[in-house]
Amino acid sequence: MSSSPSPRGRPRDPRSHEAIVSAAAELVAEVGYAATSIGAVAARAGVGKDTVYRRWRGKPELVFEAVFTATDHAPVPDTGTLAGDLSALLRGLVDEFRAPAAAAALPGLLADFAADPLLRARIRSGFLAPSKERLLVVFERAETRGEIAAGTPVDLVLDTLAGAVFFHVGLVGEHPDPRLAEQLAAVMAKGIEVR
Amino acid sequence: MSSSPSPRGRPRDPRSHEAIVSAAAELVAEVGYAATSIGAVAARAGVGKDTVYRRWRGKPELVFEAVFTATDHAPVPDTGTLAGDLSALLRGLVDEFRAPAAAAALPGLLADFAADPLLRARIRSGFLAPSKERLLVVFERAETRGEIAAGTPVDLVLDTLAGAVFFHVGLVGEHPDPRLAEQLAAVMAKGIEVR
Amino acid sequence: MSSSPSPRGRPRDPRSHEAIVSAAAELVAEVGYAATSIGAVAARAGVGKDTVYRRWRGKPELVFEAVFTATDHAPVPDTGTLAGDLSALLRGLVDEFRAPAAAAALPGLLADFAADPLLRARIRSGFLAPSKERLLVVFERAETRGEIAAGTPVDLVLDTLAGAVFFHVGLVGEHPDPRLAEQLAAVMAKGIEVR
Amino acid sequence: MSSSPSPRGRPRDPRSHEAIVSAAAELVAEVGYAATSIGAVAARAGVGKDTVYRRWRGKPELVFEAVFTATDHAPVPDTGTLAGDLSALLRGLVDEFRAPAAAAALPGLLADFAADPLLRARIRSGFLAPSKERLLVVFERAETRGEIAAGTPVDLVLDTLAGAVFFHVGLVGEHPDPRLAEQLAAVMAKGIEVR
DNA sequence: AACTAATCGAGACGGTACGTCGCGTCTTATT
DNA sequence: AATAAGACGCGACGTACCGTCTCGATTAGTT
Repeated sequence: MSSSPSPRGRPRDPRSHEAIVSAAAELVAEVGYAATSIGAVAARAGVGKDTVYRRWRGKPELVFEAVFTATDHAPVPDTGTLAGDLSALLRGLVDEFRAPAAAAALPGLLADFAADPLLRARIRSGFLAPSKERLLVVFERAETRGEIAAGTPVDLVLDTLAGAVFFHVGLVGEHPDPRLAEQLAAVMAKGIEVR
Repeated sequence: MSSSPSPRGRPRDPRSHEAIVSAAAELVAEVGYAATSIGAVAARAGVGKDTVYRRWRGKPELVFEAVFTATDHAPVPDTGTLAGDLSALLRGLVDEFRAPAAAAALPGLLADFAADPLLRARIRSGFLAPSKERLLVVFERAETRGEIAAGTPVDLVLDTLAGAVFFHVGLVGEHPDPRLAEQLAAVMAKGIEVR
Repeated sequence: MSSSPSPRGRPRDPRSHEAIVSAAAELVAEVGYAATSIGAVAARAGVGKDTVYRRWRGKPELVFEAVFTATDHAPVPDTGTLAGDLSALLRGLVDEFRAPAAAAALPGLLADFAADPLLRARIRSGFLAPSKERLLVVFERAETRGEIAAGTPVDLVLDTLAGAVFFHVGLVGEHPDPRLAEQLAAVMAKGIEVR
Repeated sequence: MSSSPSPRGRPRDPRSHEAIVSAAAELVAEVGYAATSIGAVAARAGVGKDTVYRRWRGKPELVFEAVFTATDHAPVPDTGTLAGDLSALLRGLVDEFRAPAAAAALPGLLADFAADPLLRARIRSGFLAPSKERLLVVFERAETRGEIAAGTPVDLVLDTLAGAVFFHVGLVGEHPDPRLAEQLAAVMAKGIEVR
């Protein structure tokens, strides 16, 4: 049960980790996901390629960490209505996806994750997990208020909302409609409410 | 009004076109989008690389044509209710995306289209155009029946539905839930109905 | 015994021949032998590639004709001495090789001729034949005058002189020594004279 | 005075160098200079193309090193007469040029060197330098013996001899006359002797 | 203090794919 | 039959990344 078996040899320099992640995020924002190569990231970070491969299995994992580290510390919205909560939740999701590096990375990242059987399983847990947790709380409250029935399919709703946001932010729009979150929340809330 | 002023020189062999498209579709289904190279497609088609590049600007354009040629000849559904029509529409979309080559190609294809400014503009017109036309007819009828208000945002609905299907078929599920189309249609119909 | 068996169909346009040869000579002088392609020659001549291939087997033959057409119409030198005659002969050879297109074409041309078994045999007859005929006359007169012995090896002398000129003009010098012809003639004359 | 300040990174594998040079020499001898491609050399050497391009700028440089590495270790001939020394020198030159790989490479190699301004300057220093040094010694002795005058033009003699040998071995003859060296030496010696 | 061992920057390594170019042949409609 | 245009199968080009490896040099903990 020892978490540190015995760290012999020179320990990894935490500054390298930081420098690589920063370089990756910058490069993705500047030249896009496809044109971001491990070699270029290492060069910009002032680091050897091995130092990258020692920490990440490949570009998808590295870029994912570099771009989606914004662990949501905002409290779960509690506006009193399902529509309001969904709207707030979606606004957060849109903001996260709209960040320069994120928007540039999303499509390529999802493609690489989908192509690799090992990564494929992590799409839900990796990309959507934080949102799902928050959505569960929102659903719980809505259920308590009697707005939705028990057993409302969380994953279906989440995929739908995420898909819509992905289509708008990642694929189509340079400047996604600011009312997107609100409209989408209204439709979805109405769609799943009991009455 | 003459579309062909006078095609000088040897005309392009339509059999090459056909062979290339077939080879591309096969390869994508067999080895995936990323591992499908122009050179390999040309070799399988028994064709020089130039003959491919003469007709398509690159892999994204070629694979798109090879995989999404299924011009929807099915009639626009007319079940009498919005939910029914949407359900039928979605079933078609799911079936189209679930085809081996399409499912294998979708994520990478969308990523490449999104990365190229020239192609980016064609995502909506290319991938979603047929569905949009059909959805418009469905909306028109629903409006006539008084189910939905005039001015219901078609693109929002379309992106939402397509995004949900894409997430399920392209990214997550090996075997997408057969009830996906129906559930999604029910929620969406309820979400946009007037009452 | 008929030289024209029966020229049926459209006769070849002699203007094409002229245009191709000119284009080839220009291109060789401008971009060099290696960078001169049949396609570029045809394009500059305003002619299809087949029209070139119908008249020449390939680039070496075409360029050879385009560059070494200067059929020597000058009379065989007759200065009264072997050294004088050789000097005059060499001056002609140097001038022929020093022409822009010729100097640019020579090394590559010789290489292509040497590489092809069919052309290899024509190096002597093609490049050196005119010079050899003139040299034979010069030798005949020198023999009559008693300067050289009968049976002096013409080919050896010719190869030696041509090789020297080729090395200077084709390979080494931008501006070959103007006294080259004279010096070479003096040494060679002395080397083969009887006393 | 340190020639190697500190060679960082993984050093180049000398076995790769050796394998590439051998493969190049073999290929040139087997299929000729023109048909020898960098890719084929790399493949036969069991090496990536980059490993070749990292060491040589292109085919001419590579083949030159592969074919003309025979650093002349034979002593400068000293037969007591100019004609004898020249004959021995020429025999060496003929033997060097007549080697399978050398004979096959020479014309194309000279053409490529002549076509490239950077390489053009190296023709004399690269191909003829060893011979020139030896010829200088021979001339020095002949001068001491009073056979030739001071200031006899070495380059002219060298170009002439090399040109003659090149014409015979590289361009014309499959089996060059075995007496070529002797005859040529006799003529040239006589041509430059003082009397 | 000497030893062991993992990490570091650098860059070489065997591969694979890229997109372009030239080859010499062919297939059009036109002359 | 020859022509201009240009498509065709082929194969080489030189470059870019891939992920691994091999250097000498650090930088720790263990003897």
